Amino acid sequence: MQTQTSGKPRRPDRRRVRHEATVQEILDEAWSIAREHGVSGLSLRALARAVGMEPQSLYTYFASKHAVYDRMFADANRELLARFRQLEIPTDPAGALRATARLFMDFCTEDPARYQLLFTRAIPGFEPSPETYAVAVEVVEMGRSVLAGAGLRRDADFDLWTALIAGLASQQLANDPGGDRYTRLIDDAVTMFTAHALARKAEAAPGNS
Amino acid sequence: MQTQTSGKPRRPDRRRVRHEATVQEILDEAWSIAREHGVSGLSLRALARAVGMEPQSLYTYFASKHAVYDRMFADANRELLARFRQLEIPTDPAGALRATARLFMDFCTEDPARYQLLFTRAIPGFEPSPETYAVAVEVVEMGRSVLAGAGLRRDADFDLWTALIAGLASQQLANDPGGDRYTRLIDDAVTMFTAHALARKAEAAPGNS
DNA sequence: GTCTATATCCAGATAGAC
DNA sequence: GTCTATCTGGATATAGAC
Repeated sequence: MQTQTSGKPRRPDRRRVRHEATVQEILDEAWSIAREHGVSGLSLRALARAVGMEPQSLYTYFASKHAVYDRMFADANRELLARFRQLEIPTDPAGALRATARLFMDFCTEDPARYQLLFTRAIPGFEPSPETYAVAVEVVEMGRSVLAGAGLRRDADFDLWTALIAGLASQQLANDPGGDRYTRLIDDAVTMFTAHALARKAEAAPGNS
Repeated sequence: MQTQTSGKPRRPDRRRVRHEATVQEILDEAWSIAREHGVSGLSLRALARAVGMEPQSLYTYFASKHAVYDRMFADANRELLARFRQLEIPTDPAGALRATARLFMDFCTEDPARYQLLFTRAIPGFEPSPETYAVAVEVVEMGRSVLAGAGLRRDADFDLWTALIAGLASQQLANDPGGDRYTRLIDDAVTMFTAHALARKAEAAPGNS
């Protein structure tokens, strides 16, 4: 008789699907507002207006404003992670670094608000939740593994590399938003970094190859 | 009889001195609040409370909140400029770069709020006034002249250099505030940059010395 | 130069009816 | 799940008395 013993839904619950769809709609509008007014310029009232609700109704979907930021932070990191995963990484070290640097800078420059939320401390009280922070850690580990694939495993190499690329991105956004004054230096930066890091490597293990 | 013909003050007008002192007191408190709550967390109410005034009275000293930010922005740039000017710049290129990089990173890390105001776009609507912007330009030109003193005059060299150091600073503040994970890479970064830039220079002008 | 009073509007968040 | 009503407080800014 019973095709299913439990009272638990055997298909995705319609209410739940609907709920998730609304959450997504809210997040889309939140990003849209953040892009227009800056990530710290987001307000729940404006968000509710954009999505066609009263401000209070947002609390059905998010427990607080920081909860909205938290989801935005996590989603943005997941997006970056997904792009890294689908990237065809060249086998030569310099090529691998060039490709990842381009990917990262494209990600940063195409959405300054997202950059601010992820990489600067633009929202005074905000700290990602542990689950969300874990996604950010995954992104960092992905970057670290790309560098390791290029033969560079030292922490100092990784930190110098991320500083170099983050510096290009931050300068691009601060001093030439929409332009390419710094993005066009990527190849130059990669050449500089690889020469330096690989030279150090050769020096550390002389006589190899 | 009259020691002075004009009605204009022959000594610094007491009212004016007093006024400037109050302005300075307001600015000091503004920095203090910005350091505690982030530069975008500054409010005129809190500022007035800190200085012992009603919020409305601040308008005697500043025409708007942005005017406060503008003075903060200008003063911070003047401070940086003053430090550059009193810096003993070593004569060797690498030494000169090391010294300026250290100075800049110290300046950034010792006050994250100041860093945010000067180098990120943390306050959505804020743009420095033309007079204030001129001070920022002076700072950039100072940096450019240091690099030129080291024999590097290409725009690409300057941009790569500033990105590298700004990257160290931004990573330090975002990922290890209060620590030295990135500041300790300065020497490494300078070595990397000078090797790269001077090699390019030698290549551009072969046969020189 | 500072105050009271006020304007206008916004913020995030909660309670409870429907 | 959405609403009305409300709380509590904050924001920047102006007018005008003293």
